[in-house]
Amino acid sequence: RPPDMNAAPAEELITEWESEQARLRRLLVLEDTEAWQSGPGFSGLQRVGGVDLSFIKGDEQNACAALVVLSYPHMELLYEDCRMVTLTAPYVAGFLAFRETPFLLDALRRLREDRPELLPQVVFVDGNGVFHYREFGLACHLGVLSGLPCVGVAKNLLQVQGVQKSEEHQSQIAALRRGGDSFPLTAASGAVLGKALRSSDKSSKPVYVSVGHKISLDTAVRLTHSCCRYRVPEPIRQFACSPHVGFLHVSPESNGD
DNA sequence: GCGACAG
DNA sequence: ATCTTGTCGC
Repeated sequence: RPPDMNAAPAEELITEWESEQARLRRLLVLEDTEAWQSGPGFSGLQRVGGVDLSFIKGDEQNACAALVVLSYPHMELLYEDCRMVTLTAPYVAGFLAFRETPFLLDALRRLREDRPELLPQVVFVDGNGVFHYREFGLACHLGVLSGLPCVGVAKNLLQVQGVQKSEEHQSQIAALRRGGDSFPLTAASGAVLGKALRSSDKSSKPVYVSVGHKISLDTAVRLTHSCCRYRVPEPIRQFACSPHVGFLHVSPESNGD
């Protein structure tokens, strides 16, 4: 019998995942820890990484796990690892890490073994960091388990902890005039969980940046802006690594918002 | 019934 | 996540 993708995930699994998030959460570092992170030009930063999983059609199980390393600041491809994987965990909002992290860690482990000199000094992650239901999203999870500084960049606003897509929010977006402009995403508690960033002059739709691990929010936002040629930072821009398309690079997304 | 729901 | 086409503007 094929697995029922519509079935509610087992309550006990969710409980286990929540406690695992709480356990790892204590190991999180929310400040700058690296020398290159201070100073306006990120001098000393030479390699930025990006990770992503891409799927095809309606196949929930099989995906391509991609890890790229680009030079900084030129964004030239230094390393690419794109591999077909079979996912086991279901997608549950708030628990993305349990579905994707094992394969991303695997790619990082191969890089560490094969080309340790190419290890990225920071990793961009497709998804949120502390801007999350329990302040421990995919970028935090990957950061803690890999030990690498990580930045979470989400393309859609997660409406959590009182952050809403309200009129106020929309007008704050409208007030972002140039690439690099941003405004804070403030929880009901008063904590700033992330920032909405206009990542380039050309795209009016912001990206949502939050701390993953070993980087401060302000540094994460500055760095994200400095890695954007288009809306999405270069290290996590869509790479064509599905079996359908092959290993060709994808053209910039058309920004029709 | 309707809206939300990272990827 | 992925599907799919055009359309508008510079």
